Amino acid sequence: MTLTNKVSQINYSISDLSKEFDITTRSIRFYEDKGLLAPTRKGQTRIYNQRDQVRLKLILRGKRLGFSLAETGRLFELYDADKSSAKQLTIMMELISEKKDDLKQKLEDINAVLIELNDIENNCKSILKTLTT
Amino acid sequence: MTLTNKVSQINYSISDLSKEFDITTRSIRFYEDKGLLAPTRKGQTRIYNQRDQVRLKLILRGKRLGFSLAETGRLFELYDADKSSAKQLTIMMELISEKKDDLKQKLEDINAVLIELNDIENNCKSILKTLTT
DNA sequence: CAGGAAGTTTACGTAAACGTAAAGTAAATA
DNA sequence: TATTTACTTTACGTTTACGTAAACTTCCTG
Repeated sequence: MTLTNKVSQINYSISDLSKEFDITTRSIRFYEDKGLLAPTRKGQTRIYNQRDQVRLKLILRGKRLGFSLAETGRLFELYDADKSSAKQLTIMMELISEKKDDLKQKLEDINAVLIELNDIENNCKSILKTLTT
Repeated sequence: MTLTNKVSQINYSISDLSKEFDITTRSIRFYEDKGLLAPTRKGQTRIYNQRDQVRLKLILRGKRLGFSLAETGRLFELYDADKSSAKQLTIMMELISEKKDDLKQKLEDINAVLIELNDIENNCKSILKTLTT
C-alpha cells in the first residue's frame, strides 16, 4: 500500500461549519477549547474533516438535550474509549447504563409535557369553538 | 356557603420542600425571585401550598429537559393564561405548537442517542465475552 | 434567659457558554 | 500595490442559575 488513501477527504473551513450549523465561529473555537473538537491546521488556519463535522453535529444534539459540553465530552470518550481491558469495559458499561437511565427519565418527562400540552391545546380548541359558533 | 373551604389545605415550609425535592432553600427562593413561585407569608416566613409544590415539581422537570427557568415560566403562563379572547387563544395555540415541535425534536434526539448507546453497549458485551472465554 | 434551629435579606462570588471588541496575519482581488 | 475577506489570538463582558457568607429576627428548648 504505497498509495496514501486520500479518497473522500472532505475538508471544511470554520465558516463552512458555522454556516452549515448556523452557529458562530466563536462557538466552534470554544468547543475546541473545551476539548470537543481537534481540527488540524494549515499554517494558522483550522481545517475540519468529516469526523469533526459529525462531532459538531453531536455537540449540538447534546445541547438540544440539555447536556453540558462536559457531558457531551464524556459521551465522546465513550465512543472512542479504549476497549482493551475488561476493567475499562465494565466501567464504560456502568456509565452507559447511567446515561441510559438519564435519557429514559427525559423520555418520561417529555411525554408528560406533551400530554399536558395536548390537553391545553384541546381545551383551547373547544373554547374557540364555543366562541365562534 | 358560609363555611370557608379550608379542607385539604396542605402547607409546606421552605425546608419541607427543600428536603422533598433535594434542592437548597437558596434555589427555591431564587425561583420565587424569577417569578416562578409565589408563596404566601406568615410574618416574614414563606408558606407554600399544594399548588406551589406542584409548580416546583414542574420547574425541576423542566430543568431535566434543559428548559431555562424563563422557558418554564412561559409554560406556566400557558397553563394559567386568560382564555377569554379568540386572539389570545390562537396566540397560545401557536406557542403550544412550537413547544410541541421542540419536544418532538428532543424525542428524536434522545432516541438517536439511546440507539447509539445500545450499540456501544452491545459492542462492549461482545468484546467482554471474547476477553473472558 | 442563653442558645440553638429555622427562617429572612443583602450581597458578593462562580461556572458554563458564549458575545464582543481589538489587533494582528495571510491570501485573494481590484 | 492597496484593500477587502477570512482567518487568527487575547481578553474582558454578559447571562443564567445558583453557592456562600454575613448579619439579623423569631421561636423553641434546656
